[in-house]
Amino acid sequence: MIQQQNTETEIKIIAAATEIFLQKGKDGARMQEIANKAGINKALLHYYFRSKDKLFEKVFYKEVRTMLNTTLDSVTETDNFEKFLKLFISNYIDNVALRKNLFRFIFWESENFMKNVTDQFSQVFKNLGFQQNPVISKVKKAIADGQIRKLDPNNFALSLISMCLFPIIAAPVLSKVATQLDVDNLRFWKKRKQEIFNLIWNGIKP
Amino acid sequence: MIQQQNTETEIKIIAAATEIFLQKGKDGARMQEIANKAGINKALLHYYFRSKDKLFEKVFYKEVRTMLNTTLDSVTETDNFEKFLKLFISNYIDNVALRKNLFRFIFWESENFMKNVTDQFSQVFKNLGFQQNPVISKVKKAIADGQIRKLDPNNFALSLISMCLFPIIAAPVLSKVATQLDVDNLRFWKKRKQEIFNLIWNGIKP
DNA sequence: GTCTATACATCGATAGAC
DNA sequence: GTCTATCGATGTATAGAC
Repeated sequence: MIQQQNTETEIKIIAAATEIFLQKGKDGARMQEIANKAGINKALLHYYFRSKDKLFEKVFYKEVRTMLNTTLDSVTETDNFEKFLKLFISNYIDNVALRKNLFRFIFWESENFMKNVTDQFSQVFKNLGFQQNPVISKVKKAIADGQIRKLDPNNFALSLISMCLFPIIAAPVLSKVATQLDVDNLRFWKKRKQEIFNLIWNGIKP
Repeated sequence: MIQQQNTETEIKIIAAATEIFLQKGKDGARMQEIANKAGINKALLHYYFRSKDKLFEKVFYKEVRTMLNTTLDSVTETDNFEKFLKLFISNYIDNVALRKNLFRFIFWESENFMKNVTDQFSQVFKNLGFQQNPVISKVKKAIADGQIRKLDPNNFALSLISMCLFPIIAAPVLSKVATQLDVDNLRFWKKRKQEIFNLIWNGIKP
């Protein structure tokens, strides 16, 4: 497939559409608002992208790719699993925090949207090499090396990502429901990283 | 405040509105569709609830209360922390799974919606007694009893909830991105419960 | 309280000039 | 490619009969 040259206007539109869609969702987004933010008018939007659906699809696919790459970007090359784990927790939390709207958006829209595009999606995911999730590979190797005890690598990776990702998505709720956490404070996240590592590494046995 | 008697029609409307809002969000929901599902017409909808905003507000508040109570409902009374933990993980996953749309909905709508109602919200949360979150109380007691090692109760509770809740919200994505997990299969969740407990209890040290 | 009919606003999309 | 102007559809909300 030949990668088409993107015009400057096209880039501005995508950037504006991404921002609006991630904040308000597909239904809440307004073509007028996207046009305004891109510094153009509605007619030009439809000239470049036939419809709102098509524009959304472009943005959604691009952002899914970004979401998956966020995991890859957080992996540091090292054979010391303890070191890898500490760095991954820190990097992943930082990377996700920079894109909190993206993750909220994906988990919200995914169900309604995917129903019609299941097939293409599986393709996209496989093409990105998520099947060989690097976190899971690291875990398998660490078990083989005897660096950690035997456990299910898939569930471990899921737990690890859950503990890092969920608090960021839930932050708006947590700041109201669990004020003692002080999730708006940077110090919370510094401590959070340590606590995640400690729990994973040591468990809670006395 | 006097609790008003809810008419049968009012109950039908709230039930219909809840279902539609949770599935499609505030912007995606259509008053016509809510009316249809409630077996009435649009005019009557506005007769009972002045506007879509007011109807949404009613539903949102009610569902937030349900969300918080889900945590309370999952707590079993026992002084054995190991037993408590096993039961909580199982109950909480089951309870959240029954309301997966609710949790997706809350984390999505919370940010945009809460901006205008911050004050009232804090009130609601406090009134529900979430400040004395029973999970955190249990953890504190278990530490005092020497049943578990010393750790930060708030972060522990957050990690516990993250590991149970996040996979359920993320299931639509995971079923595409991590097919090996087989999240649509009941056996996955049975194993998931065990793996969460094992990780928390034992850590990963060899 | 419940309905039909309709007003009024807004949004996505297009026509047509430049 | 970019604009103004506008169409047609749809959505929220209301008027008014029963």
